[in-house]
Parts: sequence; structure tokens; C-alpha cells
Amino acid sequence: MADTVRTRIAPSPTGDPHVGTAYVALFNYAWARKNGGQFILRIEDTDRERSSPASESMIFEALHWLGVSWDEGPDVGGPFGPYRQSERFEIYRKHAERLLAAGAAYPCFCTKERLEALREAQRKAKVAHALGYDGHCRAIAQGDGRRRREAGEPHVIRLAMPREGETVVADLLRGELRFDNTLVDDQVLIKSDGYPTYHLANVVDDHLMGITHVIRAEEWISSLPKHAQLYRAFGWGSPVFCHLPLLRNTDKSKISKRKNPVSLNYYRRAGYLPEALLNFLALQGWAIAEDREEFTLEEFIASFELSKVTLGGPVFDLGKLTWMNGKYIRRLTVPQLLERLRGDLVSDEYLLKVLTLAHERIEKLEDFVEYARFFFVGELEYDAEARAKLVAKRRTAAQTAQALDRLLEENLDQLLEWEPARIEETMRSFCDANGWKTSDLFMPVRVAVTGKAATPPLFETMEVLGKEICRRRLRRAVETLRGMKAPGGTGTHGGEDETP
RNA sequence: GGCCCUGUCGUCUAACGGUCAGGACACUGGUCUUUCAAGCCAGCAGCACGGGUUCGACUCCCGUCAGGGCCGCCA
Repeated sequence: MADTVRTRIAPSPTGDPHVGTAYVALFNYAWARKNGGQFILRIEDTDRERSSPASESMIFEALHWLGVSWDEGPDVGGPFGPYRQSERFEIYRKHAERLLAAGAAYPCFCTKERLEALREAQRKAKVAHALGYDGHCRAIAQGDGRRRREAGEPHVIRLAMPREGETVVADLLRGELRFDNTLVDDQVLIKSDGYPTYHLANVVDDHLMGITHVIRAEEWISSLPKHAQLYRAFGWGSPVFCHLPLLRNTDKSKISKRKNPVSLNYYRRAGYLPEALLNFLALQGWAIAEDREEFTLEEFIASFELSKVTLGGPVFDLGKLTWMNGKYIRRLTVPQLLERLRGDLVSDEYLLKVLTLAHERIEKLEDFVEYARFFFVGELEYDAEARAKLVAKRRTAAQTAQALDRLLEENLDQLLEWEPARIEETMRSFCDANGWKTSDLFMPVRVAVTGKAATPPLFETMEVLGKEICRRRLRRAVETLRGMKAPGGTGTHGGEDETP
């Protein structure tokens, strides 16, 4: 039936599964279920550079772990597939063609260089209101444009935004949102590689898939007028839009991995129960009752009211999540707790991995406990020796901090397959590129991720620990290093402690 | 800088013109307990500011300020 509520989550498989994805998915899922409708998972992998199957399957797995399921998606199929945008290439091409024919879009032959120069000039000129594409190629006659396209000239296709008036779009929570059309530039719809941008693919798919409620994050508001114009150009009615607030770091900025764990893999590995995480997430922007905040997914679905979502960006309070997780743990029976433990942290699978590394290095069975401690604890404590060795030989604490920071954010973080060989390769090439002796870098990394100077082989250890724990610990090490007193003038080798 | 969104305890939130502005996390004190947690009790702490509208504003309107988002051939 035409009025069935259909919502979707449309993650981009370009990295680790994000807590923000889970947050938005939860609200979409609940809204669909609450209304007896369908919830769809669509993979937005139109960025061919960054999308990866590894990331996609991690998203599936993380969402499954949480207990959020979808009625239609790449893995389960459905009547409106395919649900992976890379497999819908032809659909977007046809739709772009339609826009072209109607004059609602035009080919643009501007080079990257020209666009960069344009941006640069705009920045310098401080014509703040004129930022964005200048419509240069919009003047090209349709026939000329077609001929140049047919001749194979590289180009993109842009939306021809109205050049006057305003676009008014209703948001379920924010009322009418108004945008001055002259301030919205002509968005690229089809990239030069032929793939659509988010803007085109998203609108086309939401329409074709019968999405009735587009519930997404606030960061999309600024492109709303483009989407609204797209619906208009196609002659389609638009879905209900609802922009949820953004999860925040403690400093109120958009939640980010540098300041907060954001990977769902982290929460799983750190021992948060999925039902606790879900409960906590549901509380960000919504309340079930005046004096109650613990409830199950089913209860959430039953009483969820989209229009009751609050708009202040909620600071993600790890402390409160942890407290709530404790509540859930206490509620389990001991046998159930055992099951949870065996499910992940002390599964035979994990134990086997750790044991493989500890095997040759212990003399009594019980040595295992102390030796492998860091494979099980969350937060590490650095003793004096560890603190000293956290600073690289021949470098200051600040230099070491900077190196670890860059190694993590610009190199290790890009690794989707977290394997010893890849980790090693990444770290070695980092050394080459930055003039570090490998041995100088590896010790601080070792201490950062294990808290000890003597450990099993570093790369295998990092693999077993997992990317999320390593990320967390490296970040912590960077903070620790930054907190260390600067060397008093001459000394360049580390080890200096904080003021006593 | 431009456009847009937002603004209740430190944090998550309740309130939908009339309440001593409620609950939760954190924090503090007490209680229970061999200890530590958990539990229980108590305490601390907020309507960003200024104008309106109204008999009456946390609630409605305007302005200021503050915070955030976007300004990519990324989503």
C-alpha cells in the first residue's frame, strides 16, 4: 500500500562502522517498525576510491550485533533492488539524461585546475557569499554541450539550480527551512567517472525505493535545497524530511574519532552490551518518560515518537553509557554473564590467538594471566619504566607524540584489513617517509599498545588486540606524551616525567 | 567570511502559558557491608542575555550572544 512507512539507513562503506550510523539507523528502524512499515539498508558506495567490501561487511556485522535488522538490503534482497548503488549505475545515468533533456542539468567541462583556482580566488577575494561553482559551463548551448560530450570530452553533469527565489522545504522537527537559491551553487550530479554523487543517487533511490521518511543527520541540511530541487525537476513528490541532531564530542563538535571512540567495533570489543548501547543511543534526543530511562528495543519501538526528538546536539557521555552498561550486566544471571564473556572477550577463538603469542614466553600456566593481561584489560596504566620508554630514543616527547599521532591518523587508520604484514608495511614505510629508525618508532608503539617494553612480536600483538583497541591506546599515548614536561633545553632523549 | 541549525543543572533529558522547573549520569555526604562495588537516603547544580506579546512566560515573537553544521567530481 502506498502509505506504508518506509525508512532507510544509507551508510557509505568507507571505513569502520560508525556509532553515528547506528544512531540514525536505530531511529529509522524504530520509526518503520512502530508504523508497521519497512526499514531498508542501502549501501552508498558511489565513491569508488574509498568504498570497500571489507567496510561494507563490517557495517552489516556491527548492525547485526546491535540487533538492528532490515527488511530489504544488499544481503537480503527485496523488491526494489539492487540495494548497492554501485550496481545501479545505469539507473542514475538514465535519470541524469532525463534532467539533461529537460534542461534541469547541464554538462560541465571545467577542469579540476580551474575549479581549484576559482576556489582560491574566491577565498582571497573574500566574496564570501559567492563561494562555490560559478556556473561557467551553464552558458554552453545544449547542442554544443551534447557534441562535446559525444566527442568524449571529460565532463561532469551539474544541476541547474534556479537563479532566483528561494527553496522552502519542510522538516518534521524544524518546520519550514528556507534557502536563498542564489546562494546555492550548481551541484555535481554525475562525476567524471560516470558515477553519481550522493545527491543524485540518494534522491533517485529514495524515490524509486518508495522511502516515505528521510531521517538523517543534521549535517545534510545545507544540501536540502539541492535535493528538493531534484525532486521538483523529476516531478516527484518528496518524502518527509527529518534531520536528527549530531552526536557530539565533549567539546560540542561533531563526534569524531580523534576525540571519542566512534567505531562500533570499539564498543563491542570494549565489552559494551548491544542492548545497553542501543538504550543509551535512544536516549540521545529522546525520552521515554519523565522518570524512566531504561527500556528494551521493543519498548522503544512501541513508544517512539519521531516528533518528540529534541534538537540540541547531545554530547556523547561515555561515563553514562558505562553506567548503563553496568546496569545491564547486573541484570544478567551469572550463567548469562558467562555466555556473554565467552561470546567475545574470552572466547576460545580469542584465547587461542593470545595463547599462540604467549606460548613460548611463559613457564608456568599461571604466568599467562600476568603476561597476557594487556590482551584483556581496556585502559592501560603506564608505570615509570613504561612512561620512559614511551618516548622514542633520540626524540622528545612532543616529537614522539606527533609521530604516533600521524602514524595513527594518516596511516594505520586507513588499514581496513588489520593484518600483521599490512601493519608492519605501514609502519616501516612511515619510518622511511619520516626519517625514523624503525627501532626508534617501534618501542613507543609497543609501549603505547601494551603498556610494557617486553611483549610478543609487535605486529601480531596489534593484530590480536584489534584495530580499535590499538587506536584507543595510541590516542591515549599521544595524550600522555603531550602532557609530559618539555625537555629542559638540551636533552633530546625522552624519559622526562611530569612535575612531581 | 556566507548560509543554515541549535540554546533547561558540568552531561543526557522532562515541561508542550500558571510546577517549589522533575528524573538520570557525574560529584559530595550518609546508610548498608569484613572490603570494594551494587543498593538505599540526602545534598550540590539549570531555564544564555535583552526586549516584546500576555493577567501570567522555560514555554510564543524579535534581537543579541554563544555553540554547531555545511560551503568537495566525500558521503
